[in-house]
Parts: sequence; structure tokens; C-alpha cells
Amino acid sequence: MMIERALTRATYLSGRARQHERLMALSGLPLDRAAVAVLRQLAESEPLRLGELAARLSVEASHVTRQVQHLERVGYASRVPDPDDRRAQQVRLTPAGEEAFARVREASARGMQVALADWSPEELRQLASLVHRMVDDFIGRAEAEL
Amino acid sequence: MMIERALTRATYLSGRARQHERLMALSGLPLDRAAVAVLRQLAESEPLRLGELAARLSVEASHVTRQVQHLERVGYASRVPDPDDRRAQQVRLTPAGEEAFARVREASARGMQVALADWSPEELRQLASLVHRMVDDFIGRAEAEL
DNA sequence: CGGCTTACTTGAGTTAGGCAAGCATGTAGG
DNA sequence: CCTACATGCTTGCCTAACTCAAGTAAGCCG
Repeated sequence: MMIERALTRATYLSGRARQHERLMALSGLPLDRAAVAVLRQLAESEPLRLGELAARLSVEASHVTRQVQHLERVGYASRVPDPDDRRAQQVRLTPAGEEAFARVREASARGMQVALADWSPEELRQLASLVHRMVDDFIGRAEAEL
Repeated sequence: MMIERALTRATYLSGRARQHERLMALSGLPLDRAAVAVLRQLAESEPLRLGELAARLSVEASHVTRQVQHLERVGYASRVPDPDDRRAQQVRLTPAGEEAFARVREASARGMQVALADWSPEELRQLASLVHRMVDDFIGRAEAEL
């Protein structure tokens, strides 16, 4: 199963702090890795409750609490009480948050374009679709095991 | 560039501690994430000097020093002075280390087989080959930028 | 030899993230 | 409706995985 080695290489490499620093330098934003992950998830979905956000990122709620507090302090996210459940809060991005995410995404895509410059559009499409499907399958398995 | 999103999802997910715990439970070994990364790199190459090992993992040498000390204490790695340079040391796996890595790899592959059970062999092959190529291209770019 | 570089080590600090305990709200059974 | 248990979030505290800075030993160059 050579896929095992391929994925391990990819994921270890990209988790390095250095990659993140490159990204922040490119985008000109002072966000840490965890904050970017939250920002991204919020940008890619409707407003989410805290618990749901934690579930989608596969991390503990306590971690998300702190990251969201951070994003609030820098003005990228805001919370509104959930109308259906007074225990819960909905988190959404502010316009500034949307804009910050756009810059992150743009910087990230730019880096990839450089690295993958001589891939054909078809190959890129294929890679993206296989990877998406793989992630879905992994998440599916994780959920099935509960 | 939808590939950007696919990769970010994949890499964030796989970095989670939970994934690692699952792996350790499957393999029955008490190694932490960093140790596994070093073990893997050593298993996949000839004996390496400490600095070279750090370079291949894209981490600081000081981190590698500590990880290797750890692997030595549990009997998975050993060092020999580099014959060509008395400042340096070569790190290699012991037989116990080789065996431990084999178990990690097997556990990891098993997990993937479950998750990706209904992929065709052709799709798996394709994914692996695209991912390998992508990682090579990323490493190539990182080196080119020095 | 004297001075600069390289390979590694050690120490201290930061960040991501888990776990446990606590508080407020919701929900069901008697 | 009241007691009892479940949820959603927060806070505090701990560990792992690094990084950066300073130190030592060995090599290299005039």
C-alpha cells in the first residue's frame, strides 16, 4: 500500500511551522496556525455553533473557545446567541474576517501555483477530487467508529 | 484552485492528536508523533547524520537531538560516530527499531484500507502517485528558494 | 597557531490541543 | 413543577512539539 507513505510524507511536511510562516509572510497577516484553521472553517460554511465548529475541525470545544475569543479580539469573528438554544452561540466572520481569509487563501493558492506550475489542469482537478473524496472517507470512518 | 482547499482539509485533519492515538492503539506501541516521524525517516533511508535527518524532516536540529535520544533510550535507534567527520554522528535503526516501524506502517496501512475500502486499485494507485509527485514538487520549490 | 565555520547539545520559551471541573440552560420522568 | 441527568460553553492546568539562543567540540583556512 504505497499510498500510506505518500500521505504520511504529505501531511508531515505540511504541518511544519515553517510552511505556516511562509504563508503568513505572503499574506501579510499575523495569525497563528490554529486561528487560520478556524477562520477557514468559518469562511467555508454558514455561521456555526461553537460545538459544531469543534466537531468539524475534530478538536475539543475548549480549544475552539479560545481560538474564537482570539479572532473576536482581532475583529475577525463575532458571536450572536443562538435563537433556538440559549446555551449556545453562533459564530460568524465579520467583513474584516472574510477579507483576511480571502488573503490567506490567495497567498496559499499562489504558493501552490508556483510549486505545481507544470501540472496540467486535468491533473490538478484529479488530485483535488481524489483528495477530497479521501478526506470524506476518513471522516466517515471516524464517525462510524463511535 | 480547489486543490488548495482539499489539501488544507487533509493536512489539518491528519495532524490531529486523535489520529495518532488511533494509530498507536492499533500498533500497540507507546511512541509519540514526533518519534514516529523520525522512526519513519530513518527506516526509509540509509543511516543519516543528525543534521541531514533534521533537514529531511524540515525541523531544527535541536528537536532531532532530543527525539533521537528518546529513540535510543527505548532501544530503537543507535548512533555511531561518523568516520569522516568526528563532529558528526550517524543514526541508524536497531533491529527492534525496524520491527517497530514495520508495525507502525502495518497499522497505518490497515487503517487506510478500512477507510478506503471501496476505492478501486486503480484509483488508489493514482492518488498515491499524484500525491508523491506533489510532495516532490513542494520540496523542490522549498529548496529552490534558498 | 588564531579565527571562522559546522555539528551537535542544552536550556528556556511558545503554541496547539487535550482533559477535568464548573456553570447555565435544556429536557424527561414521576 | 421538581428533581435528575444531559448539553454547550468556559476556565484552569498539563503535555507535546517545536523554535531560538547560547555553549562546546571538532574541522578548516590563512
